Amino acid sequence: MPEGHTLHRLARLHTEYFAGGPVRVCSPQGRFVDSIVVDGRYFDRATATGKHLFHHYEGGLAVHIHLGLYGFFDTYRVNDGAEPPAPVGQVRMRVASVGDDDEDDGEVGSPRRVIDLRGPTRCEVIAETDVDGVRGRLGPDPLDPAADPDRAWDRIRRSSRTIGALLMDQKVLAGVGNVYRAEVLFRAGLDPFTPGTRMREEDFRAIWDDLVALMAVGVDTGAIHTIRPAHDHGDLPRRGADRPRNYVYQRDGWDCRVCGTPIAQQKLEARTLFWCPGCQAS
DNA sequence: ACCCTATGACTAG
DNA sequence: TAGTCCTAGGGTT
Repeated sequence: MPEGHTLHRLARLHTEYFAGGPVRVCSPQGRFVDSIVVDGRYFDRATATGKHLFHHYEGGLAVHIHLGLYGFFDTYRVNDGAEPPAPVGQVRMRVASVGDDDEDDGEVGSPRRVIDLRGPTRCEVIAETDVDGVRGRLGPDPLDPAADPDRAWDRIRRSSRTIGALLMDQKVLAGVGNVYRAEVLFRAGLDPFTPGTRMREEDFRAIWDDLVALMAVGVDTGAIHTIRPAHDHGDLPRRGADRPRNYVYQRDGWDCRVCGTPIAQQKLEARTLFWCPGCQAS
Protein backbone atom coordinates (compact mmCIF):
# COMPACT_ATOMS: atom_id res chain seq x y z
CA MET A 1 0.00 0.00 0.00
CA PRO A 2 1.87 2.86 -1.40
CA GLU A 3 2.68 6.09 0.36
CA GLY A 4 6.26 7.31 0.29
CA HIS A 5 7.49 4.99 3.03
CA THR A 6 6.47 1.95 0.94
CA LEU A 7 8.56 3.03 -2.04
CA HIS A 8 11.61 3.86 0.06
CA ARG A 9 11.29 0.49 1.73
CA LEU A 10 11.08 -1.21 -1.67
CA ALA A 11 14.14 0.69 -2.90
CA ARG A 12 16.09 -0.54 0.10
CA LEU A 13 14.90 -4.11 -0.45
CA HIS A 14 15.49 -4.20 -4.20
CA THR A 15 18.99 -2.80 -3.78
CA GLU A 16 19.70 -5.53 -1.27
CA TYR A 17 18.39 -8.19 -3.65
CA PHE A 18 19.77 -7.09 -6.98
CA ALA A 19 22.53 -4.47 -6.73
CA GLY A 20 25.92 -5.51 -8.04
CA GLY A 21 25.01 -8.03 -10.67
CA PRO A 22 22.99 -8.73 -13.79
CA VAL A 23 19.28 -9.50 -13.52
CA ARG A 24 16.70 -11.15 -15.71
CA VAL A 25 13.76 -8.87 -16.52
CA CYS A 26 10.65 -10.01 -18.34
CA SER A 27 7.08 -9.05 -19.09
CA PRO A 28 4.78 -12.00 -18.32
CA GLN A 29 1.71 -9.89 -19.01
CA GLY A 30 3.16 -8.70 -22.31
CA ARG A 31 2.59 -5.01 -21.63
CA PHE A 32 6.10 -4.06 -20.49
CA VAL A 33 7.59 -4.31 -23.96
CA ASP A 34 10.84 -2.55 -22.98
CA SER A 35 11.78 -5.31 -20.58
CA ILE A 36 14.10 -6.63 -23.31
CA VAL A 37 16.08 -3.38 -23.13
CA VAL A 38 17.18 -4.04 -19.54
CA ASP A 39 17.04 -7.86 -19.48
CA GLY A 40 20.47 -9.23 -18.60
CA ARG A 41 21.81 -5.81 -17.61
CA TYR A 42 23.87 -4.99 -14.55
CA PHE A 43 21.56 -3.68 -11.81
CA ASP A 44 23.19 -0.69 -10.16
CA ARG A 45 20.73 0.14 -7.38
CA ALA A 46 17.17 1.14 -6.60
CA THR A 47 16.15 4.57 -5.33
CA ALA A 48 12.90 6.29 -4.41
CA THR A 49 11.72 9.86 -4.44
CA GLY A 50 8.23 10.49 -3.11
CA LYS A 51 6.01 7.74 -4.48
CA HIS A 52 8.28 7.05 -7.46
CA LEU A 53 10.60 4.04 -7.54
CA PHE A 54 13.59 3.75 -9.87
CA HIS A 55 15.63 0.71 -10.82
CA HIS A 56 18.96 2.03 -12.06
CA TYR A 57 20.84 0.00 -14.67
CA GLU A 58 24.25 0.43 -16.19
CA GLY A 59 24.33 2.34 -19.43
CA GLY A 60 22.28 5.31 -18.19
CA LEU A 61 18.95 3.51 -18.16
CA ALA A 62 16.33 3.24 -15.43
CA VAL A 63 12.97 1.59 -14.96
CA HIS A 64 10.48 4.09 -13.60
CA ILE A 65 7.75 2.55 -11.46
CA HIS A 66 4.69 4.13 -9.90
CA LEU A 67 2.32 1.88 -8.00
CA GLY A 68 -0.69 4.16 -8.21
CA LEU A 69 -3.54 3.30 -5.89
CA TYR A 70 -3.25 -0.46 -5.84
CA GLY A 71 -0.01 -1.58 -7.44
CA PHE A 72 2.21 -3.89 -5.41
CA PHE A 73 5.12 -6.29 -5.51
CA ASP A 74 5.12 -9.99 -4.71
CA THR A 75 8.54 -10.97 -3.43
CA TYR A 76 9.88 -14.46 -3.02
CA ARG A 77 12.96 -16.60 -2.98
CA VAL A 78 13.83 -19.43 -5.32
CA ASN A 79 16.23 -22.22 -4.36
CA ASP A 80 19.47 -22.48 -6.29
CA GLY A 81 18.99 -24.39 -9.47
CA ALA A 82 15.20 -24.35 -9.20
CA GLU A 83 13.01 -22.68 -11.77
CA PRO A 84 10.96 -19.70 -10.59
CA PRO A 85 7.23 -20.42 -10.44
CA ALA A 86 5.08 -19.42 -13.38
CA PRO A 87 3.48 -16.03 -12.78
CA VAL A 88 -0.01 -16.23 -11.33
CA GLY A 89 -2.39 -13.70 -12.80
CA GLN A 90 -1.29 -10.49 -14.45
CA VAL A 91 2.35 -9.66 -13.79
CA ARG A 92 3.57 -6.48 -15.46
CA MET A 93 7.24 -6.96 -14.69
CA ARG A 94 9.30 -9.74 -13.19
CA VAL A 95 12.87 -9.15 -12.02
CA ALA A 96 15.00 -12.11 -11.00
CA SER A 97 18.51 -12.14 -9.62
CA VAL A 98 21.06 -14.42 -11.21
CA GLY A 99 22.76 -17.20 -9.27
CA ASP A 100 26.30 -18.41 -9.56
CA ASP A 101 27.10 -20.19 -12.77
CA ASP A 102 29.56 -22.93 -12.00
CA GLU A 103 29.67 -24.18 -15.54
CA ASP A 104 31.27 -20.95 -16.69
CA ASP A 105 29.81 -21.39 -20.14
CA GLY A 106 28.75 -17.82 -20.61
CA GLU A 107 25.10 -18.60 -20.01
CA VAL A 108 23.19 -16.71 -17.37
CA GLY A 109 22.76 -18.74 -14.18
CA SER A 110 19.70 -19.55 -12.08
CA PRO A 111 17.50 -16.91 -10.44
CA ARG A 112 17.39 -16.69 -6.65
CA ARG A 113 15.35 -13.64 -5.78
CA VAL A 114 12.21 -12.83 -7.71
CA ILE A 115 9.88 -9.83 -7.59
CA ASP A 116 6.59 -9.64 -9.49
CA LEU A 117 5.04 -6.24 -10.11
CA ARG A 118 1.24 -6.10 -10.43
CA GLY A 119 -1.20 -3.33 -11.19
CA PRO A 120 1.21 -0.37 -11.41
CA THR A 121 0.08 2.86 -12.93
CA ARG A 122 3.52 3.21 -14.54
CA CYS A 123 6.35 0.88 -15.49
CA GLU A 124 8.65 2.12 -18.22
CA VAL A 125 12.29 2.32 -19.26
CA ILE A 126 13.61 5.88 -19.22
CA ALA A 127 16.99 7.62 -19.45
CA GLU A 128 18.72 8.73 -16.26
CA THR A 129 18.29 12.32 -17.41
CA ASP A 130 14.54 11.75 -17.35
CA VAL A 131 14.81 10.47 -13.79
CA ASP A 132 16.06 13.92 -12.89
CA GLY A 133 13.09 15.36 -14.75
CA VAL A 134 10.61 13.34 -12.73
CA ARG A 135 12.31 14.28 -9.48
CA GLY A 136 12.40 17.92 -10.49
CA ARG A 137 8.63 18.04 -10.70
CA LEU A 138 8.23 16.86 -7.11
CA GLY A 139 8.22 18.84 -3.91
CA PRO A 140 10.64 18.03 -1.07
CA ASP A 141 10.44 14.47 0.27
CA PRO A 142 10.51 14.16 4.08
CA LEU A 143 12.41 10.88 3.64
CA ASP A 144 15.22 12.63 1.76
CA PRO A 145 17.85 13.91 4.24
CA ALA A 146 18.82 16.61 1.75
CA ALA A 147 15.26 17.84 1.21
CA ASP A 148 14.54 21.54 1.65
CA PRO A 149 11.22 22.12 3.45
CA ASP A 150 11.32 25.81 2.52
CA ARG A 151 10.35 24.86 -1.02
CA ALA A 152 7.10 23.44 0.34
CA TRP A 153 6.47 26.32 2.68
CA ASP A 154 6.92 28.86 -0.13
CA ARG A 155 4.12 27.22 -2.07
CA ILE A 156 1.83 26.65 0.90
CA ARG A 157 1.96 30.17 2.25
CA ARG A 158 0.94 31.61 -1.12
CA SER A 159 -1.87 29.20 -1.89
CA SER A 160 -5.53 29.69 -1.10
CA ARG A 161 -6.08 25.93 -1.31
CA THR A 162 -6.67 24.11 1.97
CA ILE A 163 -3.75 22.60 3.84
CA GLY A 164 -5.57 19.27 3.56
CA ALA A 165 -5.38 19.47 -0.23
CA LEU A 166 -1.87 20.93 -0.34
CA LEU A 167 -0.36 18.10 1.70
CA MET A 168 -1.62 15.62 -0.91
CA ASP A 169 -0.16 17.58 -3.84
CA GLN A 170 3.09 15.88 -4.87
CA LYS A 171 4.38 19.13 -6.36
CA VAL A 172 4.21 20.62 -2.84
CA LEU A 173 5.37 17.64 -0.77
CA ALA A 174 6.52 14.30 -2.19
CA GLY A 175 5.47 11.04 -0.61
CA VAL A 176 2.60 12.14 1.60
CA GLY A 177 -0.64 10.25 0.93
CA ASN A 178 -4.10 10.08 2.42
CA VAL A 179 -3.08 8.38 5.67
CA TYR A 180 -0.13 10.59 6.55
CA ARG A 181 -2.14 13.65 5.48
CA ALA A 182 -4.94 12.88 7.91
CA GLU A 183 -2.74 11.72 10.77
CA VAL A 184 -0.21 14.52 10.66
CA LEU A 185 -2.95 17.16 10.65
CA PHE A 186 -4.54 15.52 13.66
CA ARG A 187 -1.26 15.33 15.55
CA ALA A 188 -0.69 19.02 14.83
CA GLY A 189 -4.21 19.89 15.96
CA LEU A 190 -4.90 21.68 12.67
CA ASP A 191 -8.16 22.19 10.83
CA PRO A 192 -7.68 20.51 7.42
CA PHE A 193 -9.69 23.28 5.78
CA THR A 194 -7.29 26.04 6.79
CA PRO A 195 -6.16 27.89 3.64
CA GLY A 196 -2.43 27.84 2.97
CA THR A 197 -2.38 31.62 3.23
CA ARG A 198 -3.64 31.37 6.81
CA MET A 199 -1.10 28.76 7.91
CA ARG A 200 1.39 29.76 10.57
CA GLU A 201 4.99 28.94 9.72
CA GLU A 202 5.58 27.23 13.07
CA ASP A 203 2.68 24.90 12.36
CA PHE A 204 4.14 23.95 9.00
CA ARG A 205 7.54 23.32 10.60
CA ALA A 206 5.86 21.05 13.13
CA ILE A 207 4.13 19.13 10.34
CA TRP A 208 7.37 18.72 8.41
CA ASP A 209 9.32 17.51 11.45
CA ASP A 210 6.52 15.11 12.32
CA LEU A 211 6.48 13.71 8.77
CA VAL A 212 10.24 13.17 8.88
CA ALA A 213 9.88 11.13 12.05
CA LEU A 214 6.64 9.28 11.22
CA MET A 215 7.67 8.30 7.70
CA ALA A 216 11.03 7.00 8.90
CA VAL A 217 9.12 4.70 11.24
CA GLY A 218 7.01 3.69 8.24
CA VAL A 219 10.10 2.70 6.26
CA ASP A 220 11.44 0.63 9.13
CA THR A 221 8.19 -1.12 10.04
CA GLY A 222 6.38 -1.17 6.71
CA ALA A 223 3.24 0.22 8.34
CA ILE A 224 1.89 3.64 9.24
CA HIS A 225 1.83 3.89 13.03
CA THR A 226 0.89 7.31 14.34
CA ILE A 227 -0.55 6.84 17.83
CA ARG A 228 1.46 8.30 20.67
CA PRO A 229 2.09 5.82 23.51
CA ALA A 230 -0.12 7.82 25.89
CA HIS A 231 -3.13 7.27 23.61
CA ASP A 232 -2.56 3.62 22.75
CA HIS A 233 -4.92 1.68 24.99
CA GLY A 234 -5.24 -1.26 22.62
CA ASP A 235 -8.95 -0.59 22.15
CA LEU A 236 -11.08 0.81 19.34
CA PRO A 237 -9.47 -1.03 16.45
CA ARG A 238 -9.23 0.72 13.13
CA ARG A 239 -11.39 -0.99 10.55
CA GLY A 240 -9.59 -3.85 8.88
CA ALA A 241 -6.78 -3.87 11.42
CA ASP A 242 -6.13 -6.07 14.41
CA ARG A 243 -4.49 -3.32 16.45
CA PRO A 244 -4.98 0.42 16.75
CA ARG A 245 -2.53 2.27 14.55
CA ASN A 246 -4.08 5.64 13.74
CA TYR A 247 -6.05 8.50 15.23
CA VAL A 248 -8.46 9.40 12.44
CA TYR A 249 -7.78 7.51 9.20
CA GLN A 250 -10.81 5.33 8.42
CA ARG A 251 -12.17 5.91 11.92
CA ASP A 252 -15.17 8.00 10.92
CA GLY A 253 -18.01 7.48 13.38
CA TRP A 254 -15.68 6.22 16.11
CA ASP A 255 -14.87 8.32 19.14
CA CYS A 256 -11.70 10.39 18.98
CA ARG A 257 -8.97 8.73 21.04
CA VAL A 258 -8.17 12.08 22.67
CA CYS A 259 -11.39 14.07 23.11
CA GLY A 260 -14.18 11.57 22.40
CA THR A 261 -15.78 13.54 19.57
CA PRO A 262 -16.92 11.29 16.68
CA ILE A 263 -14.39 11.33 13.83
CA ALA A 264 -15.71 13.04 10.70
CA GLN A 265 -15.25 12.14 7.05
CA GLN A 266 -15.73 14.09 3.84
CA LYS A 267 -14.62 13.89 0.21
CA LEU A 268 -12.00 16.48 -0.63
CA GLU A 269 -10.76 16.62 -4.22
CA ALA A 270 -11.82 13.01 -4.89
CA ARG A 271 -10.16 11.62 -1.75
CA THR A 272 -11.71 10.87 1.62
CA LEU A 273 -10.51 13.23 4.32
CA PHE A 274 -10.76 12.14 7.97
CA TRP A 275 -10.48 14.48 10.93
CA CYS A 276 -11.62 15.15 14.49
CA PRO A 277 -13.94 18.19 14.65
CA GLY A 278 -13.09 18.55 18.32
CA CYS A 279 -9.29 18.46 18.28
CA GLN A 280 -8.97 20.09 14.87
CA ALA A 281 -11.33 23.06 15.13
CA SER A 282 -10.04 26.29 13.63
C1' DA B 1 -22.22 -12.96 -8.72
C1' DC B 2 -22.36 -8.07 -7.86
C1' DC B 3 -21.21 -3.73 -5.73
C1' DC B 4 -18.24 -0.71 -3.30
C1' DT B 5 -13.97 0.92 -1.68
C1' DA B 6 -8.90 1.61 -1.49
C1' DT B 7 -2.41 4.49 1.42
C1' DG B 8 -2.75 7.58 -6.62
C1' DA B 9 -2.60 10.43 -10.42
C1' DC B 10 -3.36 11.50 -15.26
C1' DT B 11 -6.45 13.41 -19.03
C1' DA B 12 -10.37 15.65 -21.20
C1' DG B 13 -13.45 19.31 -21.08
C1' DT C 1 -15.16 17.49 -11.83
C1' DA C 2 -15.79 13.00 -14.27
C1' DG C 3 -13.68 9.29 -16.47
C1' DT C 4 -9.83 6.19 -16.75
C1' DC C 5 -6.11 3.08 -15.43
C1' DC C 6 -7.45 -2.01 -13.94
C1' DT C 7 -5.94 -5.18 -8.64
C1' DA C 8 -7.78 -7.04 -4.49
C1' DG C 9 -10.63 -7.50 -0.56
C1' DG C 10 -14.74 -7.02 1.85
C1' DG C 11 -19.58 -6.83 2.21
C1' DT C 12 -23.91 -7.84 0.31
C1' DT C 13 -27.27 -10.53 -2.80
